[in-house]
Amino acid sequence: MSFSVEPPDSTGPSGESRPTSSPLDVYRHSSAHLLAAAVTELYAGVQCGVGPPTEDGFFYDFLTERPFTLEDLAAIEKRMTEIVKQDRAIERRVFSKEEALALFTARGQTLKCELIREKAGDEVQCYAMGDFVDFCLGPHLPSSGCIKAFKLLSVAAAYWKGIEGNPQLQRIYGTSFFTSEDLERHLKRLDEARRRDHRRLGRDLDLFSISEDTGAGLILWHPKGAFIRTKIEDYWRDEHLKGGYDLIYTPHIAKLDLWKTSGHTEYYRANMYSPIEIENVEYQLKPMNCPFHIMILRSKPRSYRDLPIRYAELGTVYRFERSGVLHGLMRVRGFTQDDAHVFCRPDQLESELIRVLDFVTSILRTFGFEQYEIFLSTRPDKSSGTAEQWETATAALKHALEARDLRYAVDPGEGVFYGPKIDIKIKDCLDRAWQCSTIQVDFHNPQRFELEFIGEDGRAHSLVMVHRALLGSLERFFGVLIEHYAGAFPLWLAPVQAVVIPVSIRHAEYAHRVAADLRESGLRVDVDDRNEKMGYRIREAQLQKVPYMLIVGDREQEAGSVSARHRRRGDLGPMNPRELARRINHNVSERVVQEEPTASTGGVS
RNA sequence: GCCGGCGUAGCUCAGUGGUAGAGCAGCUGAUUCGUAAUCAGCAGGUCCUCGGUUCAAGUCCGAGCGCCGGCUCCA
Repeated sequence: MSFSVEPPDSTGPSGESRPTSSPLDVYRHSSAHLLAAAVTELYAGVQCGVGPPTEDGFFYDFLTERPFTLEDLAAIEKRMTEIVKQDRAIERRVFSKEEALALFTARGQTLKCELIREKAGDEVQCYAMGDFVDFCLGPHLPSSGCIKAFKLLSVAAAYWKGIEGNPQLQRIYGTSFFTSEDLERHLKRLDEARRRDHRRLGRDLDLFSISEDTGAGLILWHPKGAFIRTKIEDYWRDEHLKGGYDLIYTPHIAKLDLWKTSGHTEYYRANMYSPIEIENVEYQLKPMNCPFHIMILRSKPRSYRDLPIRYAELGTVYRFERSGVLHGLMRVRGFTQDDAHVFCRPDQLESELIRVLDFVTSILRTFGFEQYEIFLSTRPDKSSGTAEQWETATAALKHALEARDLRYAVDPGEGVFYGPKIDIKIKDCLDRAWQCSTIQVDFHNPQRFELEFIGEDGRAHSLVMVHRALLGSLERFFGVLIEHYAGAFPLWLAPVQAVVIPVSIRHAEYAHRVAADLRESGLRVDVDDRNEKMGYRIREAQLQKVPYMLIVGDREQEAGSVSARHRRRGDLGPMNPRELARRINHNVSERVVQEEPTASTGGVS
């Protein structure tokens, strides 16, 4: 198993301080300058903000009178091409602070002046590309002519310095590569991402929907989506029972007082729905499951012999999310966490964390995810507990990561209010990272709820709890799965594993007989005997990403066989239905993710 | 929430203040077909909602709701 980690870009959009180490970063940084040069030449009075390289390209922020349109983007791109042709030298220049301020003031670049005042020392380093000059640490390419392949992609608003409340600038996103082949490949990848968009596939494959009448961010799981979810949940439950967890269920609301005790009303209120009053008592729709699990633990005294206790629940929570952040299944207002809480003695903490890490990687691998980005998030500003507790908790997480030789990056101040956490972002087949798994150490809640166990010495001791979700939320995880597989789910998850297609109406009876036999062997099989041409029905099954199409006509009826067509491998030729069922069943029980390479081996995926 | 864009049939989209349109999907019929779309007919509309301007609003204006791209925030 390999792990790759890229450090989080904690410098943010004021990214002039972002280290531009890699050659491609430098190339893209110069591309951003090229963009800014073109914009300032085309539009008088435009102010420049910042323009760093990013993981996939670059952007530059501008303060403008009116927003840029797509036509503007085309014009800017044209001017950029001209500047590249001119092959302007990119020259490093050093000014005194006074000179620099005078220069940028004269050009009406007050945002740059602000940055210079904040960031520059006595000497102000700038880079010029023709008449365009930018306050910048560099380094840069020698000349604009070095930029061979670039494209502007989109325009959107961004807060000045990334601070909400600051004026919004117009951010132009673009990308550039050393060669036009690389650029083409990247643009193809963007196309591929659009093709895999879970929102489109969710509708086309009839997996889920979101209705304006129901409410934004609230998911309606259609039968096929619900089926896949059930398969995921069944697997999840089996693994948790094997893994030493106890399964529990808890309510969706609880008295507001419970959330006061847990600290949620104090630290998490912005994400909570308003309380509901019932018989003069306020109740709160749950944003998290932990207090309920705590109540179960607290329902009777616990001995050191009982620990660790691991409670797991597919718990549905509701969080208020601002309207602009909602996004298909990825960011919703009601979601089901595959949540669990491990209650243990302090001396058990590290081994429990290691156990969770092993568990999460084994579960994720089943779904075909073997590449991760791992982050250790430390104490945020708004948090509860003592410095020692945070240190102990953070160290425990760190030791667990090191024990398993997992590379990670520290994400400062990104922990939860009650403790630090490990976030695991899974990488999909397009190399995109998705935040799913989270592992959190919590001293705060045990203290708040006075969680104790009776030790060997007969006295009460405080315990520690670990919050963890492996898939994160079933909604988001499903969205990631849809995009990862482009809707072509592996056999163990596919709602329909095979469609029997009779060549003509006189083969319909045989088709239904074959389907019935296959269902008898445990397969999920439909018959498409509609009055349409075979090609039409094959096309439809292909578009629905059904793994197998089983064509039956005179030849098959005669021989008692089917002609199998695989969604990816195409025509596999005649097969014995029982043999096919045996292979599919084997594939399902092994939860095979990768399709086997060739038809000739008789492989089935 | 903020900035920008968008909202017309189930889906993708035309529609320039004056009679609401196409393709696909759906339904009906014909066709009985060998590995990604057979042909014909029919039906389908609160032009997102509310308010305003106008003789007249899908079209112009305002507010709200939702969606899209970002920012910010996050499982």
